[in-house]
Amino acid sequence: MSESNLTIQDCPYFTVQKVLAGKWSLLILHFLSESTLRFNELQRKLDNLTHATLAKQLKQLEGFGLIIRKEYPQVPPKVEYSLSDLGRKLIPSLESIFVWGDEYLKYSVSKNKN
Amino acid sequence: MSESNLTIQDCPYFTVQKVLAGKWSLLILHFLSESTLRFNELQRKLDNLTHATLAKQLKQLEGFGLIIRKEYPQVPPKVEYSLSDLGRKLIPSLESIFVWGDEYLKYSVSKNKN
DNA sequence: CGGAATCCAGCAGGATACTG
DNA sequence: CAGTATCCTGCTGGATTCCG
Repeated sequence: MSESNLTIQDCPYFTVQKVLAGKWSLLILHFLSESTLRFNELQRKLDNLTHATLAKQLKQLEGFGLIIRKEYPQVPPKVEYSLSDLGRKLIPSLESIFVWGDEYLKYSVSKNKN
Repeated sequence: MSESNLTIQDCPYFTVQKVLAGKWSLLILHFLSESTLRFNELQRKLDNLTHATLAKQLKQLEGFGLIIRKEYPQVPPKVEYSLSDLGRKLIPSLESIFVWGDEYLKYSVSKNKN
């Protein structure tokens, strides 16, 4: 009930923060934008990450509708992750933010500030 | 010491996540992109936010070098926040993400999924 | 191989109260 | 007006272990 109380939480700015808040979300989306990946392939690219954590992050992103989980019914199991249409639409903007991140890193270095 | 162990944490993807992780960062950056604002003005735009929380978020962003805090030595105090050059460079990318956020919200509604 | 179930620790965000 | 100082709480990420 009470659908009527539209708050700041419903605005796109906040929504984006919510959807991309996961510590590894950006990284995962980036890797999946390059190619569809199996669970373990993804994990290898995110080396410090335990599979439990990765699984949670993937579930989150899947829940938000950004990625698609495709399971092949076979033994041993094979699961592939890829971007949904929604996720794919996000990529160009993300890439442009990453370019900024690159500049930011250089700036930080030049400021001698970790 | 040991500057040599470059990890995934040093890549732009992860850096962006770190810098923008704050729950209100995106919102704050957006509002400041429209105009320089005083502390209270900003707080009014983020209605559910206590001043303590806002202060912390602002300190974060200032620490990352995204915003600039200008204090006018007078009574009562007056402090203005604005984007730094670094912060301003980020805005176009952010705006394009927000457009996506808008689409995302519509999509969510159409899926009847909050 | 991919994942679910627990458990745990850290920390970020928020509430409240005090300061110059 | 614009903060700090505490304190508290919930969540999120991570470690570990078990399952199909």
